[in-house]
Amino acid sequence: MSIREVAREASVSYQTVSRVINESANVKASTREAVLDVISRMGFRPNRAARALAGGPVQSVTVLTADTRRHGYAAALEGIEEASRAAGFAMGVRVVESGTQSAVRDAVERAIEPAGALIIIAYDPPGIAALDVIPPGVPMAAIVETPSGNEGVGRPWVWIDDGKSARSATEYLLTLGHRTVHYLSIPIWTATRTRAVGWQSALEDAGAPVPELIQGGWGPEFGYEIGERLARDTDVTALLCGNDDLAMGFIRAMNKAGRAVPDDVSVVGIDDTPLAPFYNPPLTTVRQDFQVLGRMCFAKLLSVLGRETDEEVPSCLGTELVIRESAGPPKRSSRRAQSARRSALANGVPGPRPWASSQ
Amino acid sequence: MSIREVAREASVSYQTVSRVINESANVKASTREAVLDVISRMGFRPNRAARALAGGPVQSVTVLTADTRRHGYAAALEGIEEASRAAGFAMGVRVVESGTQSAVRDAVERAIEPAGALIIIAYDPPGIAALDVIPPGVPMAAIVETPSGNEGVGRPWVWIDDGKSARSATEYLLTLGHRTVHYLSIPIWTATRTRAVGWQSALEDAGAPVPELIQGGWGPEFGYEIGERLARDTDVTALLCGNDDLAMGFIRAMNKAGRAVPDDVSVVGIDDTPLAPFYNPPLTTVRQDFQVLGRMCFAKLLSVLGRETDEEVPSCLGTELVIRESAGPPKRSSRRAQSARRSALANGVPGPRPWASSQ
DNA sequence: AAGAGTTTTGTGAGCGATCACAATAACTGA
DNA sequence: TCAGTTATTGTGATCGCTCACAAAACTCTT
Repeated sequence: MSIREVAREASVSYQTVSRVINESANVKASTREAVLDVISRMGFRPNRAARALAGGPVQSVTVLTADTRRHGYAAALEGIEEASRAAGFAMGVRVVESGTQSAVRDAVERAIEPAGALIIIAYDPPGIAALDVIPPGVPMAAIVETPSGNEGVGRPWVWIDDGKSARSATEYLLTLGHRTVHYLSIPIWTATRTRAVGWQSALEDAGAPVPELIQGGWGPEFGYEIGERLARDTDVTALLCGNDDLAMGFIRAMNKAGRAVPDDVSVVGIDDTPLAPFYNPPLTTVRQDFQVLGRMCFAKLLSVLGRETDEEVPSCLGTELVIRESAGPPKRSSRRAQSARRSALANGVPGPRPWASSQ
Repeated sequence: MSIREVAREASVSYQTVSRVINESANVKASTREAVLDVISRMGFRPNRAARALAGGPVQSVTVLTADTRRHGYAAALEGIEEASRAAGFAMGVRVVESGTQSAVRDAVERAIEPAGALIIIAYDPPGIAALDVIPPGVPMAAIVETPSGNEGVGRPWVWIDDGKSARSATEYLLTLGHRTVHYLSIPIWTATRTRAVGWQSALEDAGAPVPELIQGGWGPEFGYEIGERLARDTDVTALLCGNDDLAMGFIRAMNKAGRAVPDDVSVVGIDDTPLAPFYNPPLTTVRQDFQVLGRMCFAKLLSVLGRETDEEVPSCLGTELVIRESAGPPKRSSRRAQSARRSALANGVPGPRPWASSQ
């Protein structure tokens, strides 16, 4: 079914039908009504391919990303999908695995081709590289890490105020009475390592010593690995993790090593993943709503496309500390007491932590 | 840049170029070479919209699904994306939220429109309904629950042998010495409730009593809720959960109620999500590789499309029990001992489980 | 070496929409 | 009332590709 059939049915020219479906101003109200009526009666829907070919409005986006599974990415993707569906857009997904010039260039081209509009998730080298390769004129919006200064203003970018996340988590741990808080970070690629800065400045503001930043990765395995390394280090009584996965991996390693969370070490995550409330112990973390961020990003795209400009789309999304049970006051026990407890455990005393593997 | 420019450059007709890019047989080898050469030199890539409009091969799929975040869905999506990208396809995603006739019909239409080919994830009412609404002639493949009998043969369907998953998990728990194993299921919509059947038949084969099936949901909150309800029920010493989220939620509830896993209750999940090895305790579960399943599904689609028919694409994917620490032998303690321990805990005796919320 | 058959290549039309422009209809005001 | 505007509607060409078919260029035979 085409525009022409609708036109015939409504006794107008096909161009008039085109005008109606494109919301052109110069159509008499009565004609518009009639055409709209026929359209809905016939169940007509404009053909996307033909539209794209003829240079019309595209009504589809493809999301360029390096990942589809990790919390932030997946949640953002979900938000974008919801928003795009609500706006009648089709959504495509294209992942770029490598950040090399050619790979990124190719991915961008292939992403543009079927859609015309682009959303980029720029949390990693491939995404960041893609940002620089978008041909001018291509409608685009991006989810980025907090830009430094006001680099972000006027750009179709959205981000989460994760500097504040790190700061509020750090402050919370300090409030609990910890001397300082260590930081296990997610990978750092941009110059503006917002979370790290938030953590560090919170520490400095409180006059607390600033320990060396520990670089981790995205997944729980990194948290676990670092946890194994830090298990004997009684200096760290409070740890902020760059995300919840890291925190969970770390806690697991602690428990396996016979140290309790939060009794021996307090751990706070960032993100509030769906599983965080159900972890053992439930994770104290900072909620970052990537789903909303995704929706914001799509709204930005829409405004780039010249639609819905009536109200300004915000660029920065706030966060919220969620207090659960993985952080508490530091224990004021001497080293002596601690090591005694540990050796008891090692000797096979029927133990408190049933999941602390015996091997 | 169009097919015609390439044609001019290669001194052939545009149709010949079309033949080359569509791998038509009737092109002289030397001509093909020459055209291919020009194509790569000019960096030409056929326009998808034009192709679709003219009725050519589409080279894109859209995945119709009710969810993008839960483990099975997200992993399958990832697998499909990988495979489709490798084959040069663009991938779209369309979610259907409701299973009503009209919603499903609409979603199917909108999914077909931009792509021409469809993959359906039919793990829920919307997906299952979509399966019945595909217009004939539309290339399609689906990820489904294990079909009953040989309903699946000859159809472009792939599935995971989750009956075996449930069976092997149940057998494992029985081997550990449990009298029977309870089952907390994911939602059941199809007549062939494979996991339930696998569980039940394992029980029957072993001559163990078959407890009533407990219906849950998908997320950890259901596991938690059921866990709260079952915390006092010392009858259940072993629980199989329909997925890992359920298992984790359940374990959390157990721990909160002061019951230890696996000491008081053994829990086994199904899926092996990325977090399962890092849960407290690490989750014993059955690995189901949805990512591979996604790739299989795309391969099925390709064979429906008439490509790569050289080798048969398998329909059923096996699973593998992963033994970690959430299941163990039943404890042979009397009720008396158990309740004593519980009351000690309730009285605030410095306790073994630091995450068992005190409130 | 000419006719028949088989490859290989080329031409015209059309997919369903949009653009640019032309044509008509409906209002103005003097 | 009629030219002069402005609002509305219509026509042709085009986007980049693939169909269906026609034409040319090769094979073979006999």
